[in-house]
Amino acid sequence: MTRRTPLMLQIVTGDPRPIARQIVDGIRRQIVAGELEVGAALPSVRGLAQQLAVNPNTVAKAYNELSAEGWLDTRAGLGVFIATPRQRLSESERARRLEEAVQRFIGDVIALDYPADEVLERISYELGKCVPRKTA
Amino acid sequence: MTRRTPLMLQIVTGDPRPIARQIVDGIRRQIVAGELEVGAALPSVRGLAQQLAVNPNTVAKAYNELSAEGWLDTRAGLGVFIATPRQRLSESERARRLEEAVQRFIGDVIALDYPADEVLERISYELGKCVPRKTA
Amino acid sequence: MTRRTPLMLQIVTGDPRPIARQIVDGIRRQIVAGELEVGAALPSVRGLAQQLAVNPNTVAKAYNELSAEGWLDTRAGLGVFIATPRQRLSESERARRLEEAVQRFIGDVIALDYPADEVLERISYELGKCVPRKTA
Amino acid sequence: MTRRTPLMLQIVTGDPRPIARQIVDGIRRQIVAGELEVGAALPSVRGLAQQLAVNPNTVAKAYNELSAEGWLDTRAGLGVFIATPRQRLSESERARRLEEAVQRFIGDVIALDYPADEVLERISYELGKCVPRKTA
DNA sequence: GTGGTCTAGACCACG
DNA sequence: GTGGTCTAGACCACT
Repeated sequence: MTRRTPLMLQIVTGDPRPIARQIVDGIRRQIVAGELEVGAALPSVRGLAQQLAVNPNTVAKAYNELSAEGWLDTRAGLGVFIATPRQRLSESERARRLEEAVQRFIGDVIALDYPADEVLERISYELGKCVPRKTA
Repeated sequence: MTRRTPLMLQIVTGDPRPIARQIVDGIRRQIVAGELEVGAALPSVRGLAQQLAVNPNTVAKAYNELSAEGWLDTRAGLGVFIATPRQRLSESERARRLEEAVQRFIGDVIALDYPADEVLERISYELGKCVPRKTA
Repeated sequence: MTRRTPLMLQIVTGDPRPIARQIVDGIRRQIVAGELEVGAALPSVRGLAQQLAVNPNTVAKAYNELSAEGWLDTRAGLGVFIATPRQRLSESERARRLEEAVQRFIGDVIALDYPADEVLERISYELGKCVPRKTA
Repeated sequence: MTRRTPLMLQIVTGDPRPIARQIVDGIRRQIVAGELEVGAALPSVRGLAQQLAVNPNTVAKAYNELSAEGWLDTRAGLGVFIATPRQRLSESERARRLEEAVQRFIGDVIALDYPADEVLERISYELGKCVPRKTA
């Protein structure tokens, strides 16, 4: 039987990220961190919507995005499940996206004038929390 | 007397950042890197708009944002100048922005499944290019 | 200046595919067939919605999917453009998807009891219409 | 007397097709391939449901669909049997379905950028496995 | 009950 | 004007 994981997630209204993005990021992180087991059932669209006090469409959008990216399997009439991990993107696409993220990050952070060590330490810490496993 | 720095900047249409953001980031980066000297005059709004082939409103918006953050001084009738360096943001605001940028970066990069060292190395390299000073 | 390609597309109500999917397929096909040039602007979300007599959200969804797949570049405030082609998926993911499509197709077609040659000829013809270019 | 064919079938949870569809496809495929003889009895609805560990309603739905299409005969009180072969669909219906399947397949596959030969070879191979006869 | 799709209409950021 | 996001509520298919 598949446990309906209660799913720890919270929407921060002050966060500049749109709600659907917060849900996507939150779930993806938990999957990567191994806090959600492969095959486990997530809360239903309507259920999570109620829990987070947002519109079901917003949750559906987040679930759809995660499915499109291969993180979730969604089966009409049954529910949404953690998919078996796989490398979906080509090497060039991964490199392109890393570059884009780095450029954006530098742009955001450079103005703050933090010492490089401090920034690196923060990133390193967060990365450490999330990447215990190797390539799928 | 004020040199009219020609200002090396280029707008990349493929870049996902809005144009104003590209201008802001670009100028800020050059100030931080010391490529733009304190007191130097920037091109006029209309001038830069023409040079970059973008809407003058867009350039004005970028200049305004940089002025609001304390990077530029706008002197009516004279033009726009690089402001004297000082602490441009409150401590809490800086911390908040760093945190925001880190979270976003992690969210973007976590899905790519790169080894942490590689990510850190990229960040470190880019940071090194831009932050020769310790603190402002 | 970027031409606003009028975009030949029609929604078939009898088609079992959802509307957004029809739009996605139609545009993707035209891009692959080279009927839409890289960099060309597509009709605006609202414009195409009116042309096809569907809800703007539906068009937006289609455009979003195509952007997520890397076929389109969408720039807020400017419009939607044909992106430069690139291979976004990993080799294994491509193989997986081909397999899935083949299985589904066989399942659909096997019951119809057409001679294999006839089926192959149809596929071949349609494929020929769409694949004049090589890998990006 | 009617042999109770044990019916080799397996439901794949990862398969994007709904369960009823998988059953329909599987049985149809075996009939077409001649693995199920005309007149042979199929497992009862409840029996197959138990064997596959799915809801009996799902099996009943599949059997009904196959009966409606003329592949099975349901004889009250006796069970379900492979029907005698005849033209199960009108000519126009067959053509319509082929067209539909082709369009969907092309839509799925076109984005993967495989050389036409490779796609045709895959289809041809799978078709060969299932269509030993010329016409029914 | 589950997810998927579509419509309608509001509000925001960007140019 | 452009696209992006969210809400609200209806209808459908699947189990």
